[in-house]
Amino acid sequence: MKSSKKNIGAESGAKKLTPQREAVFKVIVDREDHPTAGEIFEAARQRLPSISYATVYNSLRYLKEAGLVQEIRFGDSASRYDGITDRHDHAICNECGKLVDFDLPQTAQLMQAAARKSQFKPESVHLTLRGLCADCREYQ
Amino acid sequence: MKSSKKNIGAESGAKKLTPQREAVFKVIVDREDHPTAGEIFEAARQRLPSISYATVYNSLRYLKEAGLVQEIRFGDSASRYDGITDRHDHAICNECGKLVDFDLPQTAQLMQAAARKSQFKPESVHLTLRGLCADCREYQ
DNA sequence: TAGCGATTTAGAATTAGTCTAAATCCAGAT
DNA sequence: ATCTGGATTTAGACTAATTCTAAATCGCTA
Repeated sequence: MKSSKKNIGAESGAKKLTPQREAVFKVIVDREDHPTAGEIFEAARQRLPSISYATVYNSLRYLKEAGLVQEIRFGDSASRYDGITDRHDHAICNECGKLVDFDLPQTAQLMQAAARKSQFKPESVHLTLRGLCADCREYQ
Repeated sequence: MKSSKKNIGAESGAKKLTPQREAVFKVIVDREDHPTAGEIFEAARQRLPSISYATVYNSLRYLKEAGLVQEIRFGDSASRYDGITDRHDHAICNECGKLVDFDLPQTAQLMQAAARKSQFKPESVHLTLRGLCADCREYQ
């Protein structure tokens, strides 16, 4: 149950994914929006009609643990998944909920300071900007 | 539905809350942890035995919109509520899930830069640190 | 005090996600 | 080629969180 497969995202076995995990992964990477598990299920079904919901969740857990995707969760109901695994930040539109990636390198530099303030041993930092996306600000 | 009550957290009508909303608000403010809706329901019930779950959720929505509390949502299942309404940041323990408040003023200064990168009209920024809390790092 | 909008209530409904147990798959041993 | 055990997949039941609904109640203001 603890598993010993650490060689997933590494140089060697990048092709060891099962067809289901592969399909789930492809769905996430192929779209620049950040699909929910439900959306991933629908899309994966296109390629692999027999795939089940449970398998999507199993695959997502697996891919997350393998560091191939990232789970993002904000005020809305469902988690979203992001295929960009480099450190980056997110902007969420308060009007339409759109989620946009961006990278503000300064964020990473705040990690030590944040660790000091919080007394945590730091592992990652993430900045969230809330506001109005380009589309929504037009109509304000 | 859009409502025009902007005078809630302001100087004037800080006492306009209904008993239920008051109770929910007090629960959140009186504890320094970040209770879930379920925990708030249990605690509010102590003061107001007839309060219902739906009212807790209604009150939470109301208080959020009034700017009196903040909803926080991370990888776990349930949303948590925070009575500190000044801008601040959060650290979450990857081991035990503990949630700690801190303020890194530099974060606020990144808002314009983040807005530029994301093309958003900015409204708020928030930094999330993940790592190990003081308790958990002892056992690593 | 009658009427009206806002609020509260209980419980049903919905949604996201997890669990379970049986079926299937696959790699290595025979 | 066949057997076997572990990992994976599947359908569907289950759980937990949250929202919805419709009736009851509250608190004004006319």
